[in-house]
Amino acid sequence: MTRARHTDVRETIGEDHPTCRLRDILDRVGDKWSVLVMNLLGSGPKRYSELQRAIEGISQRMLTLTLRSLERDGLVERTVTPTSPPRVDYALTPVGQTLSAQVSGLITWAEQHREHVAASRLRYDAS
Amino acid sequence: MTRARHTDVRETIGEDHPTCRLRDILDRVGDKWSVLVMNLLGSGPKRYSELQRAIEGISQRMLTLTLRSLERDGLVERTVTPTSPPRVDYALTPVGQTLSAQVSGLITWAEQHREHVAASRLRYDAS
DNA sequence: CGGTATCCTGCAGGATACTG
DNA sequence: CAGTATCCTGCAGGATACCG
Repeated sequence: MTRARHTDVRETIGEDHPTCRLRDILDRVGDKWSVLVMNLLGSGPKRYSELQRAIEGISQRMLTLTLRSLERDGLVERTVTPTSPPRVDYALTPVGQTLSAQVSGLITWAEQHREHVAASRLRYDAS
Repeated sequence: MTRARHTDVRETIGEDHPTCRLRDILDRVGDKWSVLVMNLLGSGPKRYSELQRAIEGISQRMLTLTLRSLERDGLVERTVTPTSPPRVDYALTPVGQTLSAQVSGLITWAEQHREHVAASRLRYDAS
């Protein structure tokens, strides 16, 4: 065993080894819209236009890019119903749901602590 | 009540109201280094140079910026020991620890699913 | 050791226009 | 309706040099 047994995150944390596992996932969570999209899909499948309206501020370009990227990672499933006009639905995959659960925890945290954070910022900025 | 009772995240999700709560926090988690730093501090206080070495790839500028920002948000506490050479320690605040716990969940998820994600990407890219 | 201060660049992501 | 194709810009963040 050459070190790094079990889930030894702390020491391989930011290295850009070919196998750097963290960056990949963190970038996914880190980008501007993925978390928002996943959270929305957490309450059930949505059409493209529903997402677009719900998120409000996202460009068509970024919504598509985000969805494609989530699909590529196997987190979201895209279903096309070739009617006219076409209808496209997006839903979390089972794996996507497990990530969505984590994300949900994050959002809950944000809700619960935003007052504290805001206050802390004011204090900090006053000095 | 004009709508939006309790923690009604789903509908106010991306709006840039003056009070948009989510973006603030997500940006914090979303930036390139915060999550990494917080996770490191999750295993106990660290000196500046320890963090720098542990993260490997982070620039001095970004480490300082990240730490200042976490401090501003009341998530990390900075302790200066004015010896010579100076010694500066960083530790999670109690609130910081609660966020660190969420982050930790995210990282665990990443560890557990990176194979699946990698495989999914290969499949997707092959078409 | 633990930072600032500058300068510089890539690219995330917005705006806009067109399409099956 | 659900996208693609382009063009364009701000700023996150790297590199480098200097300091108490």
